[in-house]
Amino acid sequence: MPELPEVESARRRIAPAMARARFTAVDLRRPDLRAPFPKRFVERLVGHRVLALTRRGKYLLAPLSSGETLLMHLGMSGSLRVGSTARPMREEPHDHVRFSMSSGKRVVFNDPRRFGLMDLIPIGGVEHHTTLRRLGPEPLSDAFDATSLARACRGKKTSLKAALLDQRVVAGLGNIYAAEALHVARLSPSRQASTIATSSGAPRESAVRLAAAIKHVLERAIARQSREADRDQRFFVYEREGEPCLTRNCSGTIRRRAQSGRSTFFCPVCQN
DNA sequence: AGTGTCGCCTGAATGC
DNA sequence: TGCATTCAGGCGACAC
Repeated sequence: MPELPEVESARRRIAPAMARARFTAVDLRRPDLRAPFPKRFVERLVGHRVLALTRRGKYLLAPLSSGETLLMHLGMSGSLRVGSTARPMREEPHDHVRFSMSSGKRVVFNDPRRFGLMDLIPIGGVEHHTTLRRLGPEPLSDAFDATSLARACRGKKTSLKAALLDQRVVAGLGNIYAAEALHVARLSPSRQASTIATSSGAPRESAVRLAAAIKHVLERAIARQSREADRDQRFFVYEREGEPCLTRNCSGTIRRRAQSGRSTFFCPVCQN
């Protein structure tokens, strides 16, 4: 379930292998993931150089020397691993794409459930890309704060949980970190999203707490991702149904509730 | 337009 | 043991 922290971690791991390197070979193992690979995918990559590896929300972007941009999304079960071109890399089930780079590294995209996505955005098309264009602010940038969050939630009849999952509100949160951030902010996932803003769209104190909690939870997760031993991290609420709430001086028990066909975890005592 | 639901897909866990 | 069912969830399609 790669969300922003896992995607950022993947970016940092594969950047040394891909950035400034040329594609020397691309081994495409199947015609599609969630969507078909773009036309002439291999030909449009081989021989071209990756200028940089960046991230927008849960998307990885690799602007190329050809002027096109390689877009990658890990979906829900996707992962990238790095090896050397000097020796054969062990094949795993569900390896769908293998990039050989002039850096001497191989980058392999593996995705059992195939909810992932790869696309090539034509020259000058990044700003117009239908999905990227709709993404809200980067949560760890200065563009995201209580003010922008409150404005995005103003008048929203839907729940706070659903609002945080809406990538137009803020880019990069998924089911886990949305629940974690709401817990840290002590806000109920069922609370109506509009209640964190005044009628004019100004942030209430709850919006200040929530924006700070989102940044805190994501930064902490990214830091933990880089530590191998912490990779199997435990969460405050996610998958902790029936266990005691970790908020100081709170005697609550973590509950699970289905919300828009998805399970959300929260403490009914300290989250209001 | 905003909001909620469904289906894509596979593997792990569970039920009988 | 083995087969069927359920669940996980990002995101686009679709219905209302």
